[in-house]
Amino acid sequence: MNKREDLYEKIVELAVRRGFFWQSYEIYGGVAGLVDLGPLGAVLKRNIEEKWREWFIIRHQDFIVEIETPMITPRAVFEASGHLEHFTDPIVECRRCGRKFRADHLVEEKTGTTVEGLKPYELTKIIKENDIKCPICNGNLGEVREFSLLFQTTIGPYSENVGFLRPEAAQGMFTSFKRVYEAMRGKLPLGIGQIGRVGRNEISPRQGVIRLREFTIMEVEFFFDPEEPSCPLLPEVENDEIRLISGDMKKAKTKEPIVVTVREGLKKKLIVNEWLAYFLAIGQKFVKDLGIPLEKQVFEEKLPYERAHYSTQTFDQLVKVSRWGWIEVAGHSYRGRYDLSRHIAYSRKDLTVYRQFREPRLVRIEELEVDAEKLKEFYGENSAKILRAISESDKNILLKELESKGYLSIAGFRIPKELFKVKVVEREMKGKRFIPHVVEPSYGAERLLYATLEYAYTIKEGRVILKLPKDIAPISVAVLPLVNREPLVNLARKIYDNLKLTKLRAIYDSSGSIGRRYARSDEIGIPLALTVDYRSLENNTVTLRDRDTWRQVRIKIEEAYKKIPLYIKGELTFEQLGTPVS
RNA sequence: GCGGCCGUCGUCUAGCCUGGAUUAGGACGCCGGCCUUCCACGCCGGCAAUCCCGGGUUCAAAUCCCGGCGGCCGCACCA
Repeated sequence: MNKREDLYEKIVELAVRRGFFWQSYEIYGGVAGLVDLGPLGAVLKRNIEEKWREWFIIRHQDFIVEIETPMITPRAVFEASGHLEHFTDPIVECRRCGRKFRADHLVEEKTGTTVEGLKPYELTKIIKENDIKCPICNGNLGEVREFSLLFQTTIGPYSENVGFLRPEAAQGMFTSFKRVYEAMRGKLPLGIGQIGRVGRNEISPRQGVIRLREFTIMEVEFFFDPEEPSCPLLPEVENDEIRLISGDMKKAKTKEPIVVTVREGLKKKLIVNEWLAYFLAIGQKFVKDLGIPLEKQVFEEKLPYERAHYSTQTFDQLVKVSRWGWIEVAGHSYRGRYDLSRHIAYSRKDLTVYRQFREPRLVRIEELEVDAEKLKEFYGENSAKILRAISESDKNILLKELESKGYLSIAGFRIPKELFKVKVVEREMKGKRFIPHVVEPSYGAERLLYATLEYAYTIKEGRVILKLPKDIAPISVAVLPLVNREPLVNLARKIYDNLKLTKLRAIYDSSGSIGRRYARSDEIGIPLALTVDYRSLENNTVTLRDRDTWRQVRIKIEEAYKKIPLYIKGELTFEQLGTPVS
């Protein structure tokens, strides 16, 4: 056990003892991958969320908005999103030694054929036919089972209606995209953000708060016109330096990141999209505001086989922590048109958006035309019904279906493609419909919470000081009578009551010596200690003590109510609070 | 899930190997009181552990055995 590992243990110990977080349901033995946030942890997390809002929502509020959608999600959504298919692994267990293997990997290895998309019973059959044994102990293998990382439940009293807990918040933003788009009066680009809980039924979560079965995601789905992919805000960040490990560098086993400006990263085609690059820059500022320096952050591109099924480029935003090295606190994905186009195909709803051209353009388009005469011939009196159904449907979707299947199932009939004609015509178009592309920055709140604590954790003269950023610290000020005695106590209580009215989070502490109370307050990261002493009674002043330097200034009580909130927001320096105490 | 190590007051730990004299001890913490004019002061008193849960062996189990749950490490897994 080296020093670095100790740091994790010390933080967990502090977290449990002082009320940041601990294992859930521990009186029943606990459950791996579930944690409770205590009184301090809950506020700390809220402050981190609020900081995220500042960076991602509030500064872009004219085109990025926040919504809330449910955790419980019907099956159809995850069929469309691909999660049911891709979030599942076929697992087979050895009957002798109990070891578990990926059934598809095993079969592919032994037979040399690809078995992608095969059902569990098909894989079981192949294993039996080829007499595939346990690669470790050569024992017989059992039935292939699906292991899904999705938590499953039923919606309502009928067990047929299967629902899942979302493993990411994104799908709620895609399925309600059209509503938000309309509410935002049909403008692109449009960002839809959400902070919400998600569930992933991890096989073996360890690493405490780092890998959870239920956690909070903070993400933005940012929709834009792929023909207008440039980011007008780029100049604000284009000279920011980011530390980056590209896919090519990873293939070449380079572990040291290169430092490039955002502009260079785009120019060298390391980053495929300007918005993606923009959010990398915003993201590192956000994480820096939590007290994690830039040199402890890095963006690592995921290789194709490491990427999620929906992504064409993904950067993990990594932060260095003591015990596990670089951990992922965010994924920045270019999801392209994948999600919306899947939802269009599966729901048959039009989720495209319309953009008017400045000048009308001549565009060659394919048009679907029905042979009404033949339709009448084949379907008789049903043809009217069919025609109506066709005219009510989106022609482009029908055209796609016709092309892929060779027929159209509509109004309860199966219409062969011979009854349709596809005409290519030139048309003057005033605009076009298209599927927006999506860039997604997605943060894990609990991991950020842990990393924030770790970077705040310092030891001074043998005492723990949590140097949390002032606006992130769960409690802003501690009010302390120098000694636990009247009339100091009375005045201190009055000041405490008044501070609460300023909506600051404050505590009052009179137990033990003043030194002990300073130490207690440092340990949970309270940036300021306000001490009422005997001079306070004479001239209505108090001392303020800085957590990090232990320096003190003296300030008029009335001014303290105004200046302390400003100091917490970072608008005043400590020295500006009052006159130094020698 | 597999293998290794581990699980005692809120926290850190002594005791476990070599079952019984410990009412399961200590330190820190916390609470109350005294003291105290600025960095975990001191004193007094108190709170706090059916020794993770369940079963077994035994006259007797924190201690030995089995199972479960949980933690850490390694393997696998991590869209």
